[in-house]
Amino acid sequence: MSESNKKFIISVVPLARISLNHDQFFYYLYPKKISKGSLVSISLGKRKMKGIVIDSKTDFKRLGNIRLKKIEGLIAEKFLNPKQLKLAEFISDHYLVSLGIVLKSFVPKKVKARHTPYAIRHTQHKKINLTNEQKNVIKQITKSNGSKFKIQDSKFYLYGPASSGKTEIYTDAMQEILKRDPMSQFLILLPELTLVPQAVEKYGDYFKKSKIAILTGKISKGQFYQNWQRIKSGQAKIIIGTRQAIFAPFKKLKLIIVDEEQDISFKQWDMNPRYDARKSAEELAKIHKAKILFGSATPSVESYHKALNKKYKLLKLPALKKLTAHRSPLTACIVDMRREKWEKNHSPISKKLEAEIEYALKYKLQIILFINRQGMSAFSICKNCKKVLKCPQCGWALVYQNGGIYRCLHCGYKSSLFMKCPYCQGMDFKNIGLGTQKIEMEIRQKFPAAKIARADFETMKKAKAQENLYRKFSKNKIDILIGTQMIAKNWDLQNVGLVAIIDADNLLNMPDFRTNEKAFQNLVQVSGRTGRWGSKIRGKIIIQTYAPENFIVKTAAEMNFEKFYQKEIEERKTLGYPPFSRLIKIIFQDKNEKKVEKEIQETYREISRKLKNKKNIRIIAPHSPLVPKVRGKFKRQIIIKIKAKKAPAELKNVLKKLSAGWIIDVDPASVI
DNA sequence: AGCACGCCGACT
DNA sequence: GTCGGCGTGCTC
Repeated sequence: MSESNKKFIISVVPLARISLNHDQFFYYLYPKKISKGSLVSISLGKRKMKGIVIDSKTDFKRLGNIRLKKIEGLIAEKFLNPKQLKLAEFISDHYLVSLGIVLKSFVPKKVKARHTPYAIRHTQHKKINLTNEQKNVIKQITKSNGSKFKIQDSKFYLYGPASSGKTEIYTDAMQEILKRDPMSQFLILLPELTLVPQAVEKYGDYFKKSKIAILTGKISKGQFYQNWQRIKSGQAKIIIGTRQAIFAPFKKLKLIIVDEEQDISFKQWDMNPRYDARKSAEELAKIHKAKILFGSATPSVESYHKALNKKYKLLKLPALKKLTAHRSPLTACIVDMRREKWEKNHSPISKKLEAEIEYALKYKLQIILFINRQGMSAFSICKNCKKVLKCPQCGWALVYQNGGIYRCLHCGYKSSLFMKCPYCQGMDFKNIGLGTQKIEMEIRQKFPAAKIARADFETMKKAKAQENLYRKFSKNKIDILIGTQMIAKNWDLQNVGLVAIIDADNLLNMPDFRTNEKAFQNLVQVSGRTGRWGSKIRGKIIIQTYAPENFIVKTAAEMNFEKFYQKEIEERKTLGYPPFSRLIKIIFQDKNEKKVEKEIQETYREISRKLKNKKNIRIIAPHSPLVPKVRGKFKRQIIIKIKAKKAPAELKNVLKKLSAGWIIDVDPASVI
């Protein structure tokens, strides 16, 4: 071969779904070497697409006589950096997603060179007055890593109640690290889009706006790419974003902050790659030798367990004295709704709550009524003894289904048509499920003069609806706000005098291992909408429930996370759920119900056979998920419980052979 | 994503 | 036998 027609063989990962059973690299020809991480255009079969270059070679034997195609174009050299490729490999391997789909998440939707100069606004740098506790925490976080990796210098969990000054710690730690190395970059991960504008505003008080870059799905594609480039060039130092921000091309990442760590939104569950941004961020920190700091007032059970077991350095922060010195600690008042019914009040609004609303309205204080209405998440209670119907096999709440039977959505248990209450033999049941509209009607009737607004999925569909509502509410243009979880999040409100949870029970009876945790977090979070930092108002909190003796309700009312945690961790241990196991959920779906059943049973037999001598793996038999039919497709699922740090290779190999149509969800957010 | 291929049922 | 409808799997 003469020098002039010497060709390079370029290994490329096409940005498409390739079966995990197949080699993820495809080989193309090009006259020159192309550096690793470059973005190229290729054709695969009949399709034109992009790909990421992994390697260039001059000789290649393995492929035999396959005719190699040419690379169609070199779009951008060194588009992704080697650290990004490492992270992609980790995600592909851990979450069992084809590498091409993972890399697709690393590539901005619109790759076009366009550069509008960023308007540089200098902001005055606010001075922070820190308490000794805060100073101590910052010292620990910013202490420079030794040459050897040590957990206590690298991974931190900052646990402190709302208004304990976590933001000040984040800010000061970043400033301290920047002072030492002005090229340092920081990633601030938030669970939800709606929290980003507030965060940008807050951090904008301390850092030049030109150094902040937002990375979320909401900003325009052009803006996203521009911010992406500013991160790649090192110009942007503070990167604030939702989970996808972990894919950014960091140049010199020094610290990752994962705020509101407990939030399950960090796990992408609805499409590939089904990754957890918290776990991936930990890997990202490892790759960059950066520090990582998780923060929350109500940590996830799994992370708190890790912190207590020295996998993270636990940093506890007391509530700021300013708030607590002249006030007793914030607790909620539990209202027993059984008694309410006994006293012939059939409204979903208790007498106590009605009186408190009246009081708040009189003193011009705002009111938030929280109602959790998760679609079909209804449960049933015995009309005689008022106990919740539970599955005799696994204890989750039974759900009423068409045809008059009660079903356990966890194990598939079905009641007979003539179901009897296990406690009192009663045969009359009430199916519970309240909606925001119903509450709105009630409230309008009871308080016709009040300005009332409703915030739920329906009313918040429009783009700016949530922002508008927030503005209206903070300007006191709304007296009573009725809403779902979406109003539970970090809204910083000064004039809220009353917060009420209309039906705590709805939170408590989802058939999932994380239900208790989520219920606790939700109750505490909603309660936190009153008594905010700097607010002069000592707000009241009311929790309405049919189960006032319930442990979750009681600990949440006391805002006692540690007490809640102690009991919950025992339960997880008994049932062998995370953190005492890893879970993998596999789902098969198809329009043909018979086919679904056949496929799931065959796969179940197959994986049971292949893994039968693995003592640390338990396979939960095929069953229907909470929503068994979606858009005409039937669904059945299998849960795999692994009692090991990592999924064994045998299991991975079995899962890699699953055909298209299967969904693999590693470390799922729920098992329902 | 789109196309080839192969399996199976219906009809010549 | 042969046509075609649909489902599965391959793509350097």
